[in-house]
Amino acid sequence: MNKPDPGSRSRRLLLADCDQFFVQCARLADPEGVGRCELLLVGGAAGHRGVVTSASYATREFGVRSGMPMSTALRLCPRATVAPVPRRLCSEKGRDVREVLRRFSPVVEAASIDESYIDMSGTEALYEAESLADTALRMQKAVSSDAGIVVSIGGGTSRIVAKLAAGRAKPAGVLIVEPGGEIDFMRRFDLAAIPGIGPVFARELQKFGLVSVEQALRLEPVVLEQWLGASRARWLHARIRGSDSGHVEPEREARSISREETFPVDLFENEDLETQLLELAVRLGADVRREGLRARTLTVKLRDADFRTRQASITIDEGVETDRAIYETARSLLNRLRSTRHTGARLIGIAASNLRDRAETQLGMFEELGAESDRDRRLSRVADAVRERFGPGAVRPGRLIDRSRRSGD
DNA sequence: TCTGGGGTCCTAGGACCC
DNA sequence: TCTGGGGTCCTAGGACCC
Repeated sequence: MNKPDPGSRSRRLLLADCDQFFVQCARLADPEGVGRCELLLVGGAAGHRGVVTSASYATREFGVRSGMPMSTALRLCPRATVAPVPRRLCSEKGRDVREVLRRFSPVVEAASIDESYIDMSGTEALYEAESLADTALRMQKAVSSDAGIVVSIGGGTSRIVAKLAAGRAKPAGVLIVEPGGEIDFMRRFDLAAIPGIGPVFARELQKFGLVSVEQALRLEPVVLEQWLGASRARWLHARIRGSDSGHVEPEREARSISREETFPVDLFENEDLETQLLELAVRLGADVRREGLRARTLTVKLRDADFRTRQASITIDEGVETDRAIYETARSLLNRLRSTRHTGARLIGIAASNLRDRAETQLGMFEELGAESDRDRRLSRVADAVRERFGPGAVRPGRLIDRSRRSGD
């Protein structure tokens, strides 16, 4: 509170949003092949159970949308080519884009792999007479030439306005909403277009006859409050006027790390699920250790054949980082879920949260009482080093499962 | 031939503590 | 015979986003 708030209406925020990001990456990964396909669908792992992660603009003419089952997309657009998500390249390109953006302002927040908020407030002295729109255009060019990625950029005094403006700017455009123009800008949208209003909230609003921002703007705040309750009414009142905290937070720490997998066919046997869980635990463990973290909370997620999703979690005081401790804890959580309901499962997942810096969680003299021993930790790190050198297949987690079976619980 | 994988945030009840 | 009341942490579930 000692820092003077410049006031939300004087904030100048940009949102740089990569156009059909995964499609762009897939084309860069294979310029001669999928790079030449106009009709391109990216995604669709897990046998035939995949969904569209990103659809090229040409396929969208056929009604294809991201998140749609790949099978549906191919029915709509049978001539489309399907390419897998090039994960490595995507994270690389995401980083490249943010690096270019940081040349324009140090306050860059990665909202997702392909979207970054940039706070340009206080950079006026730097860019002197240049308008925000002109800065955004230069930014767009720099990202294109130095990272090889096409972005659209939206701008305004709040995150929500910058975000919606970026959507309107696509493809490959720039749209800045001038201060004071927020409400008029918002009028053109349906409520469902507002970030934070998903299908459930939209349906609820529709029951009150509210579909457009325009309709909501005409309501007395007290009516909104009666319908939605004080806190949601306040939230909506601000959003439909294009207002939010406007806060851009660079370098946010991750709150959780998770790995999950959908099987090509449902699994019924606990043993098969444990095998999958082991593989995920090993991947998760490596990621947790790479970040120098320990997980205090572990969560196992099951999606049953009927798509019902259940989870079980446990919090451990000292936190865990080794494959063995993560796996054994996860396995007992899995057993809990399986004994409650034993049916086919289509997905299993494991998540680490309540993350602590490894250095913060040193236990000292009571260490041997923890869920994992120093020996376990050393083993895990040796395995990490071997995998680093010889590839992920170099250390198979077989012994882990044998030992934990014998220890039985 | 339905529904991925990676996340964030919120809520609500119960345990536990003072 | 009658119920306090905050605060915090944990757990489960769910909405939502890209």
